[in-house]
Amino acid sequence: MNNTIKQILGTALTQLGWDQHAPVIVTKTKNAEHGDFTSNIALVLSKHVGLPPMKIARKIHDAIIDSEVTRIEVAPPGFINFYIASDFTETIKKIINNDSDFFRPNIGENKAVYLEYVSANPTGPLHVGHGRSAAYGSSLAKILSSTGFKVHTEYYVNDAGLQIDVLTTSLWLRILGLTPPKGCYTGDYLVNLPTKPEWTTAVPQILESLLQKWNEETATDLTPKLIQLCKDALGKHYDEAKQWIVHEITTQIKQDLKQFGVEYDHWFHESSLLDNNELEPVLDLLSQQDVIYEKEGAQWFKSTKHGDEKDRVIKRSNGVWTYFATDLAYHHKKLSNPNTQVLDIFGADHHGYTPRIKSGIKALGHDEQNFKTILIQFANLYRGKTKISMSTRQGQFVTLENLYKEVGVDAARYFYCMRKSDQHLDFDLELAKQNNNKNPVYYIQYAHARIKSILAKNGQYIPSSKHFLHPSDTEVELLDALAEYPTVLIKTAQRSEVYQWTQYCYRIATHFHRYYNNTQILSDDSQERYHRLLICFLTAQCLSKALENLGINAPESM
RNA sequence: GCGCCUGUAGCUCAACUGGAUAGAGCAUCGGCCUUCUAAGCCGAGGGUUGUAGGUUCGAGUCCUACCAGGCGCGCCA
Repeated sequence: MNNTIKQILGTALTQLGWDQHAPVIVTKTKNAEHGDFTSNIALVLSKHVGLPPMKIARKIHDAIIDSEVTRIEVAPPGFINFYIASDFTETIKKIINNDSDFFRPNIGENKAVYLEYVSANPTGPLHVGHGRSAAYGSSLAKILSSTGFKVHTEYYVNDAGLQIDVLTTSLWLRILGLTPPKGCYTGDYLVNLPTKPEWTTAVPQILESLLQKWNEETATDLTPKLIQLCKDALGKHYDEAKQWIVHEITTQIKQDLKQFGVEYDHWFHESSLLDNNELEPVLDLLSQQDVIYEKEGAQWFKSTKHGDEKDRVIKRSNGVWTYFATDLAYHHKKLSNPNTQVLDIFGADHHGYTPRIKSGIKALGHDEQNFKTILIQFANLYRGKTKISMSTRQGQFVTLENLYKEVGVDAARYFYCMRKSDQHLDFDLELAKQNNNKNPVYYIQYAHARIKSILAKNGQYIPSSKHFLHPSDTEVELLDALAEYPTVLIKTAQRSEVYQWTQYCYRIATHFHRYYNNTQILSDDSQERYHRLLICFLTAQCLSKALENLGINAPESM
């Protein structure tokens, strides 16, 4: 319809000789008093043509040969408003037939999207901070799939690097019955694990003095010594213990996410890149581009060449690859197919990392258009008015598992997604648990349950567009909202803004509750009853599909 | 200190990316159940969009400065 109006305007402008100045923009109005569609073209042309906007608008108005449009009005300061007679029968048929143009509009055209999200280090259980990425990422995956993208989801497991050594060392200290010092992983989750007896070594003498020293000075550079001590003590069992604890924690994370409605196509291990020697070729490639140099025994990448604020080490002076090196190889691998879009969802604290990886991708010759990062701001957890601290260091954080067990998966997922991802989010545990109108999740689910209850009460109802009569005002509003389904879904997908979809779900629910209170669905008049049952049916269809895109249940009863 | 993000009703957030009278929910106050789920609906009050300039037909949205808050600035990941 939008394009039809553009064409109508276009021909009018050609006739007036004003078609060269600016592109015609037609938008949906927010206010019904302004018609259904509006164009600001007269305002834009004003300067070029040298006439006041209202005059231009009237000339355009007069030049339009009216066809599908029922009414055209000119409104100050110079808008041209179009009124369209709404016809819902097409929409109704599409919803009844579960039409894919309506519920799964294909804008992706099967383009591959690699979506990486959460990817928390396997050094402890997921906490509430990870929940937002999990809920957001998995919802986005569903939304992108619903719009014709071929989505491939991955969790990047950081199972190489220093932190894993710290983790292994922390485990070892726990096995010895000691409390790991700060800087190590001090959480209780490392206590009483079913470890192997051979990992219980004798406590080395220097260990105690080392720990003592640690508590006195606040030095952090004692970590390598501690790790070395652990390696020496465990000997050949060190790697075994390391792999075991990573596997143990990863398994736990996997289970947590699964219960939270999050599953991945692939769990990609950082260590596999090292095992398969995939880093040297990347370094060679970069060297050929002349963006690698040696300084103080380390290999540096000139990331400043493509916008980073300083150059980065890619291989340390001790010969060990940095995290950046493996991550770059990982992205290189994903981007090897030029028709693939790579999407990374980062915690907002990683925003400084983006220029670095972008720079690397450019240097490797990839199209930067194919790579995009989405930043997720932190969620502040509240219990009523009280803010709950989630400091990971002290190991006193609220785990994701505790959260969804307390408030439920549906409420948790909705709350995590209800705000713009790059905005801070206040997550109120008390509110998420409440079963009333304060809680948007229940409000939406209640609308669906109400419909199901009515349909059940009526007995069998087979929907048909033939049941549709002339709609009332509240019905028109509701149907307008339902008809928006594909448009809103496309917008949500294009902008990767999941919160738009949560708002859409809420909007459908609002219109339905209003309608329900205003209208007796199960009327004695059978024609009227079928018409109203049809509208209920359509609403339930849209609601359940919409909630599915967020991984939230549409309950039959509540 | 430098860089990125944010500042909108008492609170939490929108505003379709520069459009018309800045909108929702919560909280507050007032109405609606002998009828399909009141976990609902209807109504009222509440604003100098952090401050000061600028850009133009038109600014919450763009540019500059300042104020306030968050995050980042390792041969960590």
